[in-house]
Formats: sequence, structure tokens, C-alpha cells
Amino acid sequence: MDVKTFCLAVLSLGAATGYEIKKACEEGCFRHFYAAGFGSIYPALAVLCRDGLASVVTEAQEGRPTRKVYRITQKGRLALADSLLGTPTPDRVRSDFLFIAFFAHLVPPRHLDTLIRDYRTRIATQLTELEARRAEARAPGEAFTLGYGIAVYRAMLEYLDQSGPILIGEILRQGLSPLRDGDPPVSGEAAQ
Amino acid sequence: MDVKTFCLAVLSLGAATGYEIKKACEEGCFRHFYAAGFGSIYPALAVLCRDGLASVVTEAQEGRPTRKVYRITQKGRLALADSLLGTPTPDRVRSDFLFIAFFAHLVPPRHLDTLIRDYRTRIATQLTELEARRAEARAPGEAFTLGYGIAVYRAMLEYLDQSGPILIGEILRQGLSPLRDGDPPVSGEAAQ
DNA sequence: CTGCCCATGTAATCCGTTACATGATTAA
DNA sequence: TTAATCATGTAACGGATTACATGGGCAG
Repeated sequence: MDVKTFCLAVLSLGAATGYEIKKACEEGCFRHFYAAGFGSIYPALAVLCRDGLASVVTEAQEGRPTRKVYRITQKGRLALADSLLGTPTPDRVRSDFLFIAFFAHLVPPRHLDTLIRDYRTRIATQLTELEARRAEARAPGEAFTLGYGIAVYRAMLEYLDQSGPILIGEILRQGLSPLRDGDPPVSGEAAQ
Repeated sequence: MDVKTFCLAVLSLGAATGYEIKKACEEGCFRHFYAAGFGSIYPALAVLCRDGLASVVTEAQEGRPTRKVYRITQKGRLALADSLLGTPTPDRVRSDFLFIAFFAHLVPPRHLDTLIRDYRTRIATQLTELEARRAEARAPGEAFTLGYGIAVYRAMLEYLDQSGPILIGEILRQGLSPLRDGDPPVSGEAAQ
């Protein structure tokens, strides 16, 4: 799902400005499975209007910058319904944390400990926010989606609390993997 | 973590070809938190060599295409250790499935049902594969990382089984949201 | 005999992030 | 007075996907 479709979808819930759409994905209920910046939202909104899938009204405000309120059009609703019918691409997850954790044996235990703690905090925060949102969920899909995130984050926390200390313990026991002096000795069978 | 660092990290586990690195991220133990294609791996490997972080040996094979086996260098190990010390960027998740599910009220219930079933199948498959891998985990970080994925996938399955049918039930009860004839009537309070 | 596995790479293109540019209001 | 919120946009850059190009071996 590209940013254009995302914007269209958000607009289907009601009129909004680019700024509000951005907030929807960084604080709102899309946070845990979608992200987009101004640099992609504003151009996407422009294209949506150009293609007749959305319309704009510029609203002057006193004491605040002028805002451009976008609304989805009938053509836009049809286009959205159509996009929603397509086969979804597989989920993409990019986790620096897991990447570093995989190579825990190359990281000082102190650092690893901080890493896990910070990560745990981040997850816990997200979880709290999702839980707060769930009460106000309007559409059934919104509640489903929030519940999904909550279930996943809970599982993460549980796992971190259980296995984080174990990992650190193992790393402490083994000591830091020494940086070998040359190229790795053997061939083959590496990444497999 | 860019592809360069990823390749370097995989090479730190042993020598490998570009093809093998690709497999490592689409079938191997990185699958659930990293992805990269040939188009980015091969150039990355070239840069790694150019910068002296890896070395290459071309190996001719009978009955198979010639392969280029890459090995991490000492300089590469230092660079990797350094990269691992940096602050990880927050996890990024992009889920078409959740996106569509959010707008379940715009999707025919039949389609929604298929969608959830297919998604469930995909998750279940991934889970099975991760569980199989865990037995062979070598580094402590690998086991930790696999366990993390397993915990998350299990939570997903559980949630899908519990809440999937409920969602479909709600959609069936409400009927498809009709495509309104004009622009949405109200302003403001949309995306929030 | 079709299609997948092995194996490498390049080129074009697209998409998105980041940085830049601007500026008033308000809460801490 | 410092930072954050509100609010819009462009330009440059970078990274990554996709398509293209090639080709033998092997299993169904």
C-alpha cells in the first residue's frame, strides 16, 4: 500500500489536512503498521486531487497557518474500495533491535542490557497507547487492528522479560567473541 | 541497518556468496526481521570489497555457475562491531493485511474471510519454520531472536483465531458500508 | 518439457526520507 | 525564552525494488 492509498483511506474516515494525516500515522491508530512523512504525504495528496480522487478547500485561520482540508470524492471511494480488494503484499518488518540482538556475542554485555531495557520501554509505551485507543475505536476494523497490536506487544514484553536476562547471562558467561586475526578459516556452510 | 551492514553481519558468521545471503534473509533465520533483494545485495558486496571490509574469491564449479565467495576481513569485523554499537532505529512494520482489516467495513465479507484465512496460513507457516530453526540455533542471539519471532507469531495466531471470526461477524451484521454519493458531509475531527 | 534451482550482475525507475525554507501562537 | 504545535511545501539525495539479460542442470 503506497502513501497515496493510505491518504485516500484516511480521508475515507473524514476530511483531513496533510498535517492531520501525518499525525494519524505517528500517533494515531495506524502507528503500529504504517508510517509516512510529510515529504510523501503532501505530494500524494496533490496527486489524489489531480486524479479527482480527492478535493481540497483552503481554510484561512486566525492566529494559525492556513490549512488545506482534503475530502475524498465518490471516484476516490470507488478507487479505495478497489485497492482494498487487491491481494495484500506480505508484511514487512525491519528491526534493528533484533538484528543487533542476533549478534549479541559481538556486543558488550553492558550495552546489550541497555539496549534491551530501552527497547522494552518503547514497546511498553506503545502498548499503553494502543490500549488507550481501543476504548475509542469506532469501526470494527479499528478495534480488530488495535487488538492485534496489543496482543503482539504483550507477547513481546513477556518474551523480553523472560528471555532478555537469559540472553545477557549467556553473553556474560561466554565473554565477548574475540575479533579473529584474519579471514574466517573455513569456507561454505555459513549463511545457509 | 542498511544492506551493507547486513551483508557484513552475515559474512561474520562465515563465508558466503551473494546468492546465499539472499537465501539467508528469505528462508533463513533473518526472515522475520530483515529483507533484501539481489539488486541491493550484489552492489553492497562490491562496496564492501572496495572498502576492504570483505574479500572475494571466485570459485569455478563443474555443472554449476561460477560463484564468488565473500569473506569478512579484520577491518570488516571492526566495522561491524562498531555498527552494532549504534543506537537502533525504531522497528518499522508495514502490514497491508492490517491496513485492509482496518477498513473491513469497505470489503465484502467473503473477501475478508479469505483474506484472514490466507494470512493465518502464512503466519502458521512462518511459525513452523522458525520453530524448526530454533533447534539448530548456534549463537545465543540467534536462539533469542528466533524465540522472539516464535512468541510473536504464536500471539498473532491466537489473536486471529479469537478475533477474526468476531470481526467477520460484525461486518456481516452491519452490511457493507454504502459508497456515499458526495463528499463526506462533515469537516474536522477525521484522522485524529 | 516445463519449471525451478543455481548464480551473477546491470540499469532504470520509483519511492521515500531528509533537509531546507517559513512563520505565528502558546505552553512550560 | 525555549520548545513545541500548527501548517505547508520543495529539492536533493539515497536506497531499494523491478525488470532485464544469461544459461546450464535437474526433478517432476
